[in-house]
Amino acid sequence: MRYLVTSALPYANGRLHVGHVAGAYLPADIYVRYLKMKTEDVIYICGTDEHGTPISISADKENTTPASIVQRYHKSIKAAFDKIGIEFDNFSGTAREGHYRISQEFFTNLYDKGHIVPKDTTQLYCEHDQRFLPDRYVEGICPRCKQEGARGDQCDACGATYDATTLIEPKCKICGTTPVIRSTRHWFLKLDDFTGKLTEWISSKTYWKENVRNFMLNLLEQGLVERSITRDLSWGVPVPLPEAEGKVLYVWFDAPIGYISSTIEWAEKIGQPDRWKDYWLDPNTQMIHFIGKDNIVFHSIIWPAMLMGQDKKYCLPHDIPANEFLNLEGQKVSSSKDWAVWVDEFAETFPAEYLRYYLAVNAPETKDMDFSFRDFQARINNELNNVLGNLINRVLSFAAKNFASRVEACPLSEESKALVEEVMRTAHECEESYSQFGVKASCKKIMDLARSGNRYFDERKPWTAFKTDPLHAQETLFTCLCLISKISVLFSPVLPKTMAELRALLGVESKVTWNEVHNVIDQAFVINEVKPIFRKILDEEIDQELERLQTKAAPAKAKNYKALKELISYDEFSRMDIRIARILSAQKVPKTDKLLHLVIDLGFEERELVAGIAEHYAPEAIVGKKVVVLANLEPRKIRGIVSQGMILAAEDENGLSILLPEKDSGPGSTVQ
RNA sequence: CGCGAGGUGGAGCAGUCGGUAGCUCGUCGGGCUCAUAACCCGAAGGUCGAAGGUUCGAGUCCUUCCCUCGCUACCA
Repeated sequence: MRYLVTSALPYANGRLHVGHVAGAYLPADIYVRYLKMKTEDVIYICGTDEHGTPISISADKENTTPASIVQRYHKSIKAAFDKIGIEFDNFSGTAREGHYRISQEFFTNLYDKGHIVPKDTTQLYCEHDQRFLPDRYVEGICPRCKQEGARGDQCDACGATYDATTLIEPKCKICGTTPVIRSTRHWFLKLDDFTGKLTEWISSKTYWKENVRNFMLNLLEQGLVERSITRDLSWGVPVPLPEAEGKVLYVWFDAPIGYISSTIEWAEKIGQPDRWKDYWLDPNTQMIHFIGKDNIVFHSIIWPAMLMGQDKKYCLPHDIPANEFLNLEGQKVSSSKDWAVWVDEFAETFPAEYLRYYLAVNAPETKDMDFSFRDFQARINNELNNVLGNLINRVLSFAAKNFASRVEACPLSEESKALVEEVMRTAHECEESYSQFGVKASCKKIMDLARSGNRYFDERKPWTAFKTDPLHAQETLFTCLCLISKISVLFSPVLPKTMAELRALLGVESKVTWNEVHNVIDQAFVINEVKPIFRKILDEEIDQELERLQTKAAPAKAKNYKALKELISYDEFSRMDIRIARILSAQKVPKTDKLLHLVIDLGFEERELVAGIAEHYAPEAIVGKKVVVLANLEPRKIRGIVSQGMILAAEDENGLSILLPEKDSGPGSTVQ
């Protein structure tokens, strides 16, 4: 059996954060290291995803070329991987010539088979820049909430999604002029052509993770729609059709092809240019894509469909172990708000393998997990340091002090044999969990083994036995050393560097193969050196990290004052009828998060209205309050309730604050 | 409302094929002194979101409902 392992291509427009690592890279790296220890034929392929609109925008903003943006982040991402020991056989990028060629071949094959068809659509075109504007290149007034600064396809203020051509007063983000609507032609992938094949294929994948399988089956059932796979952009893989000048392939179309082009690049580098075919065209190869859950659709539907539509008989993914997300201190990670732990920064502060351990043991395998600095500290200190680190340290120092660093092999009692058997059992269990991507389970088993070692050591009391029965103590030490050396094998996929250091201390061969766990050790241990391999993380260090996180994120939250609106005349102002009203009753509108259904007393009449304040005010807390209401706003039906007016409230990043009259003005009083 | 994922002792989690409910941390009590104030033993603490059902037996299967999170919608 041969293995081809990939991780989702990181997008070359930002740094790498711990969420990325936990989901797509560390589990893959551990899996690959395990396979390599088993001397399996495996390569680990990745690279940066280097096309698409955000990169073009970054380039324009910095007045540079997309290529230079890509180069910068490619370097930074690769450096971060190096720091935490994510080792690829090849780390390429999609803006390379070989990649263009294959991507175009993919398109052409699908096109020739009739799976790709052209369609005309309308889109905004900037006459000044002479280019069509993708959604992210346009800004304007939201057609629904009339808020300024709405994006081309979506309004951040009200959340509406719409077609960019419906935007009011659209402006080109590059030059600021007003674009015009023009017709443009795009090419669509007819995914539905593959529904039957895909369904059949997924049916055989009973061993897939539930989240992936369910998601995919669901989509297939709902029916697949045609997807546009081209864009009007200059940065990307040109569409290989004479009539498609100025168009490039959509980044999502060419990105997964990067797995192939990176493999080809690898084959060329090792001087065997045809080797890539072993991994892509031979059905004896298992292809495994590690991804985050955001990538499931592309890897389980679109990508297999693309592969199915090729002339070459490509292997389909054997498994797609998608992981869930890692939150940070209870909140979603957000790169733009700087609410993230960056890998390169983190590795400056703490030993990189602490991060590997924490992310492994806290892997978001079945549900979203939380990265918390306090939890990180606790797990490193209590588990790695106290349980494993201390076991190693107490055994090694005892051996150094009382056995002059040399512990001979000796016959084992039943008690010791039991421990050795437990080691063997754990080895088998780890084998099973590693091969099923169960990183968490492996770590737990190994730590349990270390705990057993501590218990064994305690029960046998070598410090006492040594005085009366040195052989008894020797047996204890020898057994513990065996256990530790086996742990150094079992833990190698997760903590390669630290385990190598440990093996150096133990005086055993530094190169590890998995077979070693099954060997019976009959030779003496000669200890090289005694020193702690882990250290505790201090409270101060954690305080510092937390503070840094808060201050980094804070300014991002505080900024963003909304732009001042245009001047209006007094006359326009006076058309608004603002009144004081008393809230008579309030209840939540069912099935909504933010809406309260209110009955208010305006003095001269009672009215119903709906207010979006439920997240900030409990119904019982505002009944009886006197509030400020815009009373002549045209009624609008929301969730079946006719809302006759609007409660005035102030809003900032901390939430909403209802305006209240400072003195006891009666209901119906006018406000100006 | 739609889709997806979850709801297990104070906290964070594991529970594969249905068979007396586990782990780590925390708390309380004890032991040890080889070791990085580390380690070991013991105890308290859960009607496994709720209700029905299948079964000799369900955290584990089925049905309905409730709650939380993500995407989505609502947010005059």
